[in-house]
Amino acid sequence: MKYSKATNYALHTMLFLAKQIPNKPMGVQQLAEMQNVSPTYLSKILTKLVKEGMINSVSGANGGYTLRHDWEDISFLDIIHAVEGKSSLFDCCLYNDPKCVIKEVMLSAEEKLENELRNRKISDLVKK
Amino acid sequence: MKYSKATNYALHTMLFLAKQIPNKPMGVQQLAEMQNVSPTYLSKILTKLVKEGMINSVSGANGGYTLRHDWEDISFLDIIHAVEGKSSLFDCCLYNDPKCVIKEVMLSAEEKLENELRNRKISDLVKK
DNA sequence: CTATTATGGACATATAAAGTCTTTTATTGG
DNA sequence: CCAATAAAAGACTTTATATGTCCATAATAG
Repeated sequence: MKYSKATNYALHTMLFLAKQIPNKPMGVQQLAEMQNVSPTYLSKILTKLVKEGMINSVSGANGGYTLRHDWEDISFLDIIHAVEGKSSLFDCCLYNDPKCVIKEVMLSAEEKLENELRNRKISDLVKK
Repeated sequence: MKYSKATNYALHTMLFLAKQIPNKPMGVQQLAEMQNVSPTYLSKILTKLVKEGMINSVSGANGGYTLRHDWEDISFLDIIHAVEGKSSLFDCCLYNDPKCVIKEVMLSAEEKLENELRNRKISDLVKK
């Protein structure tokens, strides 16, 4: 079990955008170069972020991506959910027993993970 | 990101063995039937558990698998590590920056997950 | 209008998980 | 010792998912 590279790229992109203080859009070309990834692939990931309302996009010359207005509220969990989806990390295989005691433990652990990720904001990493 | 089915099978197998109170070995055949998985595949997973010292195996007639003597100490984390390996859930892509602030956050979240999984034992689920 | 930039869909490739088959090794009961 | 039983090991196939490419389309600024 590993976080995908896509999540990695998404998180770093969000941090780049957050450090780029004013509302000047950054193009995918530039963002891709900084992360050493192909622009077309990164573009697909960023489109997910747009659809989930994490960032805004502007087509055309001097276009690119900007963070949404209330970006300071965006948590790590928000970004990860936008890229990886929101389904649980564990499903019981035994006829999908809804009362599986193992599943209960696994979900409680996942909750701890999510709580931490929910409390950490991209904006916390940008304060100078 | 999902836990593998292998982890699922491993956890359920450990619970089956724990409920089978005496030291009578259970064969992979029986364990596989109960979980509706092929015996050869399950066998590979159980071999990992043997190598990591979670369970003991006995070949030959009336052989099979038993929990190790101090099985009451075995945590969910132990089992998951035996099956999925111990490497971290997140690696920074940017030239593997060791001081990546994003990585720090991700690792702290992973720690919360692991703490919970370390505190939960298979034996807790078996107390009648 | 044209250059620029994001979006979308259809592919292609790579990697990992899931599962099978066969042989070998170990152990027990007779 | 022998035969039946059961785990271990290796090579292999299949399936699923992540990663990545290519090209056409849509939107926008100048």
